[in-house]
Amino acid sequence: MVPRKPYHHGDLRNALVQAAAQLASRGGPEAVTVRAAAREVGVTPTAAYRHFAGHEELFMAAKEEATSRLADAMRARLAVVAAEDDPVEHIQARLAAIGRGYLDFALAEPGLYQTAFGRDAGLAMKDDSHLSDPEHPHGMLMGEIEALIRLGALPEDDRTGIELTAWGLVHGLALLMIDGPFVGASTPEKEAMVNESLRVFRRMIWSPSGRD
Amino acid sequence: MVPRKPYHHGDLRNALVQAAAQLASRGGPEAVTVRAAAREVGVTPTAAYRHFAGHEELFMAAKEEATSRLADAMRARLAVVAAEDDPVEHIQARLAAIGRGYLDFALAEPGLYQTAFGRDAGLAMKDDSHLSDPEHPHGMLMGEIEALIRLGALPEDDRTGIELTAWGLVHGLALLMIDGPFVGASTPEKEAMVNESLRVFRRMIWSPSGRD
DNA sequence: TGTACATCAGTGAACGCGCGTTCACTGATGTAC
DNA sequence: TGTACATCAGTGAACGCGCGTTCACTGATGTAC
Repeated sequence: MVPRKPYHHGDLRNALVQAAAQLASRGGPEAVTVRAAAREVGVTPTAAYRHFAGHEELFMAAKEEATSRLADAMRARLAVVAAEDDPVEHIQARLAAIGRGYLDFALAEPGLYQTAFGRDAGLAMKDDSHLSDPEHPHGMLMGEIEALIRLGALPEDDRTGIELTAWGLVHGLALLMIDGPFVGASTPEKEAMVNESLRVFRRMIWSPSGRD
Repeated sequence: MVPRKPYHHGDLRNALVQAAAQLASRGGPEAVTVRAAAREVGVTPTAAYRHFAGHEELFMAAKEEATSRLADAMRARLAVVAAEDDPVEHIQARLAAIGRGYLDFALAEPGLYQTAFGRDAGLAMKDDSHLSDPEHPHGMLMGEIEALIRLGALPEDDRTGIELTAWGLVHGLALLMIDGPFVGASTPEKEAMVNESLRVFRRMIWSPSGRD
Protein backbone atom coordinates (compact mmCIF):
# COMPACT_ATOMS: atom_id res chain seq x y z
CA MET A 1 0.00 0.00 0.00
CA VAL A 2 1.59 3.18 -1.24
CA PRO A 3 1.39 6.11 1.19
CA ARG A 4 -0.55 8.99 -0.35
CA LYS A 5 1.98 11.55 0.68
CA PRO A 6 5.43 10.03 0.52
CA TYR A 7 8.24 12.13 1.83
CA HIS A 8 10.03 12.03 -1.48
CA HIS A 9 8.04 13.22 -4.42
CA GLY A 10 10.00 11.41 -7.07
CA ASP A 11 9.40 13.81 -9.93
CA LEU A 12 9.22 17.18 -8.25
CA ARG A 13 11.04 19.24 -10.84
CA ASN A 14 8.62 18.14 -13.50
CA ALA A 15 5.63 18.61 -11.27
CA LEU A 16 6.75 22.16 -10.49
CA VAL A 17 7.10 23.02 -14.15
CA GLN A 18 3.62 21.72 -14.89
CA ALA A 19 2.25 23.65 -11.93
CA ALA A 20 4.02 26.78 -13.16
CA ALA A 21 2.44 26.31 -16.58
CA GLN A 22 -0.97 25.93 -14.99
CA LEU A 23 -0.44 29.10 -12.99
CA ALA A 24 0.56 30.91 -16.18
CA SER A 25 -2.48 29.55 -17.94
CA ARG A 26 -4.77 30.88 -15.23
CA GLY A 27 -3.08 34.13 -14.31
CA GLY A 28 -0.48 34.99 -16.92
CA PRO A 29 3.25 35.42 -16.40
CA GLU A 30 2.86 37.35 -13.13
CA ALA A 31 1.15 34.39 -11.52
CA VAL A 32 4.21 32.22 -11.90
CA THR A 33 5.84 32.34 -8.47
CA VAL A 34 7.96 29.86 -6.59
CA ARG A 35 5.59 29.82 -3.66
CA ALA A 36 2.46 29.30 -5.71
CA ALA A 37 4.00 26.48 -7.72
CA ALA A 38 5.12 24.73 -4.54
CA ARG A 39 1.68 25.25 -3.01
CA GLU A 40 0.07 23.76 -6.09
CA VAL A 41 2.20 20.64 -5.85
CA GLY A 42 1.68 20.41 -2.09
CA VAL A 43 5.26 20.95 -1.11
CA THR A 44 7.25 23.52 0.84
CA PRO A 45 8.62 26.52 -1.10
CA THR A 46 12.08 25.54 0.06
CA ALA A 47 11.77 22.21 -1.70
CA ALA A 48 11.64 24.01 -5.05
CA TYR A 49 15.16 25.28 -4.41
CA ARG A 50 16.47 21.73 -4.71
CA HIS A 51 15.47 21.85 -8.37
CA PHE A 52 15.71 25.50 -9.43
CA ALA A 53 18.32 28.08 -8.58
CA GLY A 54 15.57 30.62 -8.04
CA HIS A 55 12.47 32.23 -9.44
CA GLU A 56 14.01 33.08 -12.79
CA GLU A 57 14.93 29.49 -13.52
CA LEU A 58 11.42 28.27 -12.74
CA PHE A 59 9.96 31.02 -14.85
CA MET A 60 12.17 30.16 -17.78
CA ALA A 61 11.07 26.54 -17.55
CA ALA A 62 7.43 27.69 -17.66
CA LYS A 63 8.24 29.83 -20.65
CA GLU A 64 9.73 26.89 -22.50
CA GLU A 65 6.75 24.75 -21.68
CA ALA A 66 4.44 27.47 -23.00
CA THR A 67 6.47 27.84 -26.17
CA SER A 68 6.35 24.15 -26.84
CA ARG A 69 2.59 24.04 -26.38
CA LEU A 70 2.28 26.92 -28.83
CA ALA A 71 4.29 24.91 -31.34
CA ASP A 72 1.93 21.96 -30.74
CA ALA A 73 -1.07 24.13 -31.60
CA MET A 74 0.61 25.19 -34.80
CA ARG A 75 1.41 21.61 -35.74
CA ALA A 76 -2.20 20.64 -35.08
CA ARG A 77 -3.34 23.01 -37.81
CA LEU A 78 -0.53 21.88 -40.05
CA ALA A 79 -1.64 18.26 -39.71
CA VAL A 80 -4.97 18.91 -41.40
CA VAL A 81 -3.69 20.84 -44.40
CA ALA A 82 -5.04 19.14 -47.50
CA ALA A 83 -2.64 17.97 -50.18
CA GLU A 84 -2.45 20.22 -53.21
CA ASP A 85 -1.26 19.51 -56.72
CA ASP A 86 0.50 22.81 -56.97
CA PRO A 87 3.48 22.81 -54.59
CA VAL A 88 3.36 26.56 -54.18
CA GLU A 89 -0.28 26.48 -53.18
CA HIS A 90 0.52 23.71 -50.76
CA ILE A 91 3.15 25.74 -48.94
CA GLN A 92 0.91 28.78 -49.00
CA ALA A 93 -1.73 26.70 -47.27
CA ARG A 94 0.85 25.50 -44.75
CA LEU A 95 1.87 29.08 -44.04
CA ALA A 96 -1.75 30.07 -43.49
CA ALA A 97 -2.18 27.07 -41.19
CA ILE A 98 0.68 27.94 -38.89
CA GLY A 99 -0.60 31.51 -38.64
CA ARG A 100 -4.03 30.20 -37.74
CA GLY A 101 -2.62 27.77 -35.20
CA TYR A 102 -0.61 30.57 -33.67
CA LEU A 103 -3.69 32.72 -33.20
CA ASP A 104 -5.77 29.75 -32.03
CA PHE A 105 -3.37 29.25 -29.21
CA ALA A 106 -3.10 32.90 -28.30
CA LEU A 107 -6.88 33.18 -27.98
CA ALA A 108 -7.38 29.84 -26.25
CA GLU A 109 -4.46 30.20 -23.83
CA PRO A 110 -3.73 33.89 -23.38
CA GLY A 111 -1.87 33.37 -20.13
CA LEU A 112 0.48 30.81 -21.61
CA TYR A 113 0.89 32.81 -24.78
CA GLN A 114 1.98 35.85 -22.83
CA THR A 115 4.35 33.71 -20.85
CA ALA A 116 5.95 32.37 -24.01
CA PHE A 117 6.69 35.91 -25.14
CA GLY A 118 7.40 39.00 -23.13
CA ARG A 119 8.75 39.40 -19.63
CA ASP A 120 12.08 39.07 -21.35
CA ALA A 121 13.32 42.46 -20.29
CA GLY A 122 16.56 42.03 -18.48
CA LEU A 123 16.54 38.28 -18.54
CA ALA A 124 17.38 38.14 -22.23
CA MET A 125 17.98 34.66 -23.44
CA LYS A 126 21.42 34.98 -24.93
CA ASP A 127 20.79 31.64 -26.52
CA ASP A 128 18.58 32.48 -29.47
CA SER A 129 19.35 29.23 -31.25
CA HIS A 130 15.70 28.32 -30.75
CA LEU A 131 14.89 31.01 -33.28
CA SER A 132 15.91 28.66 -36.03
CA ASP A 133 14.92 25.39 -34.36
CA PRO A 134 12.28 23.87 -36.67
CA GLU A 135 10.44 22.55 -33.61
CA HIS A 136 9.87 26.07 -32.37
CA PRO A 137 7.36 28.62 -33.62
CA HIS A 138 9.82 30.94 -35.27
CA GLY A 139 11.67 28.09 -36.92
CA MET A 140 8.42 26.75 -38.32
CA LEU A 141 7.63 30.12 -39.88
CA MET A 142 11.11 30.39 -41.34
CA GLY A 143 10.86 26.91 -42.79
CA GLU A 144 7.76 27.67 -44.82
CA ILE A 145 9.08 31.00 -46.04
CA GLU A 146 12.31 29.33 -47.05
CA ALA A 147 10.38 26.73 -49.02
CA LEU A 148 8.46 29.44 -50.86
CA ILE A 149 11.67 31.21 -51.75
CA ARG A 150 13.11 27.97 -53.11
CA LEU A 151 9.98 27.55 -55.22
CA GLY A 152 10.39 31.08 -56.53
CA ALA A 153 7.11 32.16 -54.99
CA LEU A 154 8.75 34.82 -52.83
CA PRO A 155 11.76 37.00 -53.62
CA GLU A 156 14.90 36.16 -51.73
CA ASP A 157 15.48 39.80 -50.82
CA ASP A 158 12.26 39.90 -48.86
CA ARG A 159 13.07 36.99 -46.57
CA THR A 160 13.65 39.08 -43.48
CA GLY A 161 10.97 41.62 -44.27
CA ILE A 162 8.31 38.98 -44.81
CA GLU A 163 9.33 37.05 -41.74
CA LEU A 164 9.06 40.13 -39.56
CA THR A 165 5.86 41.30 -41.18
CA ALA A 166 4.13 37.95 -40.81
CA TRP A 167 5.29 37.38 -37.27
CA GLY A 168 4.68 40.97 -36.28
CA LEU A 169 1.16 40.80 -37.63
CA VAL A 170 0.04 37.67 -35.81
CA HIS A 171 1.82 38.69 -32.62
CA GLY A 172 0.32 42.16 -32.63
CA LEU A 173 -3.13 40.92 -33.51
CA ALA A 174 -2.98 38.41 -30.70
CA LEU A 175 -1.92 40.97 -28.12
CA LEU A 176 -4.42 43.61 -29.21
CA MET A 177 -7.09 41.03 -28.46
CA ILE A 178 -5.79 39.40 -25.29
CA ASP A 179 -4.05 42.24 -23.51
CA GLY A 180 -4.90 45.42 -25.36
CA PRO A 181 -7.74 47.60 -26.52
CA PHE A 182 -9.81 44.67 -27.76
CA VAL A 183 -9.79 42.50 -24.62
CA GLY A 184 -13.41 43.36 -24.19
CA ALA A 185 -14.51 41.90 -27.52
CA SER A 186 -16.45 38.65 -27.53
CA THR A 187 -14.98 35.45 -28.87
CA PRO A 188 -16.95 35.56 -32.14
CA GLU A 189 -15.92 39.18 -32.61
CA LYS A 190 -12.32 38.22 -32.11
CA GLU A 191 -12.60 35.39 -34.58
CA ALA A 192 -14.08 37.77 -37.12
CA MET A 193 -11.18 40.14 -36.55
CA VAL A 194 -8.68 37.37 -37.16
CA ASN A 195 -10.49 36.34 -40.32
CA GLU A 196 -10.65 39.83 -41.72
CA SER A 197 -7.03 40.57 -41.06
CA LEU A 198 -5.72 37.28 -42.38
CA ARG A 199 -7.90 37.58 -45.48
CA VAL A 200 -6.47 40.98 -46.32
CA PHE A 201 -2.93 39.95 -45.51
CA ARG A 202 -3.13 36.79 -47.56
CA ARG A 203 -4.38 38.64 -50.59
CA MET A 204 -1.70 41.26 -50.22
CA ILE A 205 1.17 38.88 -49.89
CA TRP A 206 0.28 36.74 -52.90
CA SER A 207 -0.40 39.62 -55.19
CA PRO A 208 2.08 39.18 -58.07
CA SER A 209 2.82 42.86 -58.55
CA GLY A 210 3.78 42.99 -54.93
CA ARG A 211 6.92 41.17 -55.89
CA ASP A 212 8.15 42.94 -59.00
CA MET B 1 9.61 84.38 0.27
CA VAL B 2 7.96 81.15 -0.67
CA PRO B 3 8.79 78.19 1.59
CA ARG B 4 10.41 75.40 -0.40
CA LYS B 5 8.22 72.75 1.08
CA PRO B 6 4.77 74.20 1.65
CA TYR B 7 2.30 72.01 3.42
CA HIS B 8 -0.10 72.21 0.52
CA HIS B 9 1.30 71.15 -2.78
CA GLY B 10 -1.12 73.04 -4.93
CA ASP B 11 -1.10 70.71 -7.93
CA LEU B 12 -0.57 67.31 -6.43
CA ARG B 13 -2.84 65.32 -8.70
CA ASN B 14 -0.99 66.52 -11.74
CA ALA B 15 2.39 65.99 -10.13
CA LEU B 16 1.44 62.41 -9.27
CA VAL B 17 0.39 61.68 -12.83
CA GLN B 18 3.68 63.03 -14.17
CA ALA B 19 5.57 60.99 -11.59
CA ALA B 20 3.61 57.89 -12.56
CA ALA B 21 4.50 58.49 -16.20
CA GLN B 22 8.14 58.84 -15.28
CA LEU B 23 8.01 55.59 -13.32
CA ALA B 24 6.42 53.89 -16.31
CA SER B 25 9.07 55.31 -18.57
CA ARG B 26 11.83 53.90 -16.40
CA GLY B 27 10.33 50.62 -15.28
CA GLY B 28 7.28 49.84 -17.37
CA PRO B 29 3.71 49.36 -16.18
CA GLU B 30 4.70 47.33 -13.11
CA ALA B 31 6.70 50.24 -11.77
CA VAL B 32 3.62 52.42 -11.50
CA THR B 33 2.68 52.18 -7.81
CA VAL B 34 0.96 54.59 -5.48
CA ARG B 35 3.84 54.52 -3.04
CA ALA B 36 6.54 55.13 -5.64
CA ALA B 37 4.64 58.02 -7.22
CA ALA B 38 4.14 59.65 -3.82
CA ARG B 39 7.80 59.09 -2.99
CA GLU B 40 8.82 60.70 -6.26
CA VAL B 41 6.77 63.80 -5.53
CA GLY B 42 7.99 63.89 -1.93
CA VAL B 43 4.66 63.30 -0.32
CA THR B 44 3.08 60.66 1.90
CA PRO B 45 1.36 57.71 0.16
CA THR B 46 -1.81 58.63 1.98
CA ALA B 47 -1.83 62.03 0.30
CA ALA B 48 -2.36 60.34 -3.05
CA TYR B 49 -5.67 59.03 -1.82
CA ARG B 50 -7.02 62.58 -1.73
CA HIS B 51 -6.74 62.59 -5.53
CA PHE B 52 -7.18 59.00 -6.64
CA ALA B 53 -9.57 56.36 -5.40
CA GLY B 54 -6.78 53.83 -5.48
CA HIS B 55 -4.00 52.29 -7.50
CA GLU B 56 -6.16 51.54 -10.52
CA GLU B 57 -7.19 55.14 -10.94
CA LEU B 58 -3.60 56.37 -10.80
CA PHE B 59 -2.56 53.68 -13.25
CA MET B 60 -5.29 54.65 -15.67
CA ALA B 61 -4.15 58.25 -15.53
CA ALA B 62 -0.61 57.13 -16.36
CA LYS B 63 -1.97 55.09 -19.22
CA GLU B 64 -3.78 58.09 -20.66
CA GLU B 65 -0.69 60.21 -20.34
CA ALA B 66 1.34 57.56 -22.16
CA THR B 67 -1.26 57.29 -24.91
CA SER B 68 -1.28 60.99 -25.45
CA ARG B 69 2.51 61.10 -25.70
CA LEU B 70 2.36 58.32 -28.27
CA ALA B 71 -0.07 60.42 -30.28
CA ASP B 72 2.36 63.34 -30.03
CA ALA B 73 5.14 61.21 -31.49
CA MET B 74 2.89 60.25 -34.38
CA ARG B 75 1.95 63.88 -35.01
CA ALA B 76 5.61 64.84 -35.00
CA ARG B 77 6.23 62.60 -37.98
CA LEU B 78 3.06 63.79 -39.63
CA ALA B 79 4.21 67.40 -39.35
CA VAL B 80 7.18 66.83 -41.65
CA VAL B 81 5.35 65.00 -44.43
CA ALA B 82 6.11 66.84 -47.66
CA ALA B 83 3.25 68.08 -49.80
CA GLU B 84 2.49 65.94 -52.83
CA ASP B 85 0.66 66.81 -56.01
CA ASP B 86 -1.13 63.51 -56.06
CA PRO B 87 -3.62 63.39 -53.18
CA VAL B 88 -3.42 59.61 -52.93
CA GLU B 89 0.35 59.68 -52.63
CA HIS B 90 0.01 62.35 -50.00
CA ILE B 91 -2.23 60.26 -47.82
CA GLN B 92 -0.06 57.22 -48.39
CA ALA B 93 2.87 59.26 -47.11
CA ARG B 94 0.82 60.34 -44.12
CA LEU B 95 -0.07 56.74 -43.35
CA ALA B 96 3.59 55.74 -43.53
CA ALA B 97 4.44 58.65 -41.24
CA ILE B 98 2.07 57.69 -38.48
CA GLY B 99 3.36 54.11 -38.60
CA ARG B 100 6.90 55.39 -38.31
CA GLY B 101 5.98 57.73 -35.46
CA TYR B 102 4.29 54.86 -33.69
CA LEU B 103 7.40 52.71 -33.89
CA ASP B 104 9.67 55.64 -33.02
CA PHE B 105 7.84 56.03 -29.79
CA ALA B 106 7.75 52.33 -28.97
CA LEU B 107 11.51 52.06 -29.38
CA ALA B 108 12.32 55.34 -27.64
CA GLU B 109 9.91 54.89 -24.74
CA PRO B 110 9.26 51.17 -24.31
CA GLY B 111 8.04 51.57 -20.74
CA LEU B 112 5.47 54.17 -21.66
CA TYR B 113 4.47 52.29 -24.76
CA GLN B 114 3.76 49.17 -22.75
CA THR B 115 1.81 51.24 -20.29
CA ALA B 116 -0.36 52.68 -23.05
CA PHE B 117 -1.30 49.17 -24.13
CA GLY B 118 -1.62 46.02 -22.14
CA ARG B 119 -2.29 45.47 -18.46
CA ASP B 120 -5.89 45.85 -19.52
CA ALA B 121 -6.90 42.43 -18.39
CA GLY B 122 -9.73 42.76 -15.95
CA LEU B 123 -9.77 46.52 -15.88
CA ALA B 124 -11.31 46.76 -19.35
CA MET B 125 -12.13 50.27 -20.31
CA LYS B 126 -15.76 50.00 -21.15
CA ASP B 127 -15.46 53.39 -22.70
CA ASP B 128 -13.84 52.69 -26.06
CA SER B 129 -14.91 56.02 -27.51
CA HIS B 130 -11.23 56.93 -27.68
CA LEU B 131 -10.90 54.34 -30.43
CA SER B 132 -12.41 56.79 -32.86
CA ASP B 133 -11.10 59.99 -31.27
CA PRO B 134 -8.95 61.61 -33.98
CA GLU B 135 -6.56 62.82 -31.28
CA HIS B 136 -5.77 59.27 -30.30
CA PRO B 137 -3.53 56.78 -32.09
CA HIS B 138 -6.27 54.51 -33.32
CA GLY B 139 -8.39 57.40 -34.50
CA MET B 140 -5.44 58.80 -36.42
CA LEU B 141 -4.97 55.51 -38.23
CA MET B 142 -8.66 55.27 -39.02
CA GLY B 143 -8.67 58.82 -40.37
CA GLU B 144 -6.00 58.13 -42.96
CA ILE B 145 -7.54 54.86 -44.04
CA GLU B 146 -10.89 56.55 -44.35
CA ALA B 147 -9.35 59.23 -46.56
CA LEU B 148 -7.83 56.60 -48.83
CA ILE B 149 -11.15 54.85 -49.17
CA ARG B 150 -12.81 58.13 -50.12
CA LEU B 151 -10.14 58.65 -52.75
CA GLY B 152 -10.81 55.18 -54.08
CA ALA B 153 -7.28 54.04 -53.23
CA LEU B 154 -8.49 51.31 -50.92
CA PRO B 155 -11.60 49.14 -51.23
CA GLU B 156 -14.32 49.91 -48.73
CA ASP B 157 -14.74 46.23 -47.86
CA ASP B 158 -11.22 46.09 -46.56
CA ARG B 159 -11.58 48.89 -44.05
CA THR B 160 -11.58 46.67 -40.99
CA GLY B 161 -9.09 44.19 -42.35
CA ILE B 162 -6.58 46.85 -43.28
CA GLU B 163 -6.99 48.64 -40.01
CA LEU B 164 -6.34 45.49 -38.04
CA THR B 165 -3.50 44.40 -40.25
CA ALA B 166 -1.72 47.73 -40.10
CA TRP B 167 -2.20 48.16 -36.38
CA GLY B 168 -1.41 44.54 -35.64
CA LEU B 169 1.79 44.78 -37.62
CA VAL B 170 3.24 47.84 -35.92
CA HIS B 171 2.09 46.69 -32.50
CA GLY B 172 3.55 43.23 -32.91
CA LEU B 173 6.77 44.52 -34.39
CA ALA B 174 7.15 46.92 -31.50
CA LEU B 175 6.60 44.25 -28.87
CA LEU B 176 8.83 41.67 -30.49
CA MET B 177 11.60 44.22 -30.16
CA ILE B 178 10.93 45.74 -26.77
CA ASP B 179 9.52 42.83 -24.78
CA GLY B 180 10.02 39.72 -26.85
CA PRO B 181 12.57 37.59 -28.62
CA PHE B 182 14.38 40.56 -30.11
CA VAL B 183 14.95 42.62 -26.95
CA GLY B 184 18.59 41.75 -27.23
CA ALA B 185 19.05 43.35 -30.66
CA SER B 186 20.98 46.60 -30.90
CA THR B 187 19.30 49.86 -31.83
CA PRO B 188 20.61 49.87 -35.41
CA GLU B 189 19.50 46.26 -35.81
CA LYS B 190 16.05 47.21 -34.61
CA GLU B 191 15.87 50.12 -36.98
CA ALA B 192 16.85 47.85 -39.83
CA MET B 193 14.10 45.43 -38.83
CA VAL B 194 11.54 48.22 -38.85
CA ASN B 195 12.73 49.39 -42.25
CA GLU B 196 12.63 45.93 -43.79
CA SER B 197 9.19 45.16 -42.49
CA LEU B 198 7.66 48.51 -43.42
CA ARG B 199 9.23 48.33 -46.87
CA VAL B 200 7.66 44.96 -47.56
CA PHE B 201 4.34 45.95 -46.08
CA ARG B 202 4.15 49.20 -48.00
CA ARG B 203 4.80 47.47 -51.28
CA MET B 204 2.25 44.79 -50.50
CA ILE B 205 -0.52 47.17 -49.56
CA TRP B 206 -0.22 49.42 -52.60
CA SER B 207 0.05 46.62 -55.10
CA PRO B 208 -2.92 47.15 -57.46
CA SER B 209 -3.71 43.49 -57.96
CA GLY B 210 -4.03 43.20 -54.22
CA ARG B 211 -7.26 45.08 -54.49
CA ASP B 212 -9.08 43.44 -57.35
C1' DT C 1 -10.82 94.77 8.75
C1' DG C 2 -10.98 91.03 12.06
C1' DT C 3 -12.22 86.72 13.70
C1' DA C 4 -14.64 82.03 14.36
C1' DC C 5 -15.03 78.02 12.25
C1' DA C 6 -15.85 74.63 8.53
C1' DT C 7 -13.39 72.45 5.15
C1' DC C 8 -9.63 70.91 2.72
C1' DA C 9 -5.04 68.63 2.00
C1' DG C 10 -1.73 66.89 4.02
C1' DT C 11 1.10 63.64 8.00
C1' DG C 12 2.60 59.44 10.59
C1' DA C 13 1.92 55.06 12.15
C1' DA C 14 0.14 50.85 11.37
C1' DC C 15 -2.37 46.69 9.22
C1' DG C 16 -2.03 42.45 6.50
C1' DC C 17 -0.43 40.39 2.30
C1' DG C 18 2.47 37.48 -0.75
C1' DC C 19 6.71 37.42 -2.37
C1' DG C 20 11.92 35.43 -2.80
C1' DT C 21 15.17 33.45 -0.18
C1' DT C 22 18.01 31.37 3.78
C1' DC C 23 18.82 28.63 7.85
C1' DA C 24 19.23 24.61 10.65
C1' DC C 25 16.94 20.54 10.66
C1' DT C 26 15.17 15.54 9.65
C1' DG C 27 13.30 11.67 7.17
C1' DA C 28 14.28 8.48 3.29
C1' DT C 29 17.36 6.26 0.13
C1' DG C 30 21.09 3.73 -1.48
C1' DT C 31 25.76 2.05 -1.39
C1' DA C 32 30.29 -0.19 0.55
C1' DC C 33 31.71 -3.75 2.94
C1' DT D 1 21.99 -10.86 4.01
C1' DG D 2 22.82 -7.19 7.31
C1' DT D 3 24.34 -2.93 8.80
C1' DA D 4 26.89 1.77 9.06
C1' DC D 5 26.87 5.83 7.04
C1' DA D 6 27.01 9.31 3.29
C1' DT D 7 23.94 11.58 0.51
C1' DC D 8 19.78 13.23 -1.11
C1' DA D 9 15.16 15.52 -0.86
C1' DG D 10 12.31 17.20 1.82
C1' DT D 11 10.33 20.32 6.37
C1' DG D 12 9.40 24.41 9.35
C1' DA D 13 10.39 28.74 10.89
C1' DA D 14 11.99 33.01 9.92
C1' DC D 15 14.05 37.24 7.48
C1' DG D 16 13.21 41.57 4.99
C1' DC D 17 10.84 43.76 1.26
C1' DG D 18 7.43 46.76 -1.06
C1' DC D 19 2.95 46.87 -1.83
C1' DG D 20 -2.24 48.83 -1.19
C1' DT D 21 -4.92 50.72 2.06
C1' DT D 22 -6.94 52.64 6.53
C1' DC D 23 -6.94 55.22 10.80
C1' DA D 24 -6.79 59.14 13.76
C1' DC D 25 -4.54 63.21 13.46
C1' DT D 26 -2.98 68.27 12.29
C1' DG D 27 -1.65 72.25 9.63
C1' DA D 28 -3.39 75.55 6.09
C1' DT D 29 -7.02 77.83 3.65
C1' DG D 30 -11.01 80.36 2.83
C1' DT D 31 -15.56 82.01 3.87
C1' DA D 32 -19.62 84.19 6.71
C1' DC D 33 -20.57 87.67 9.46
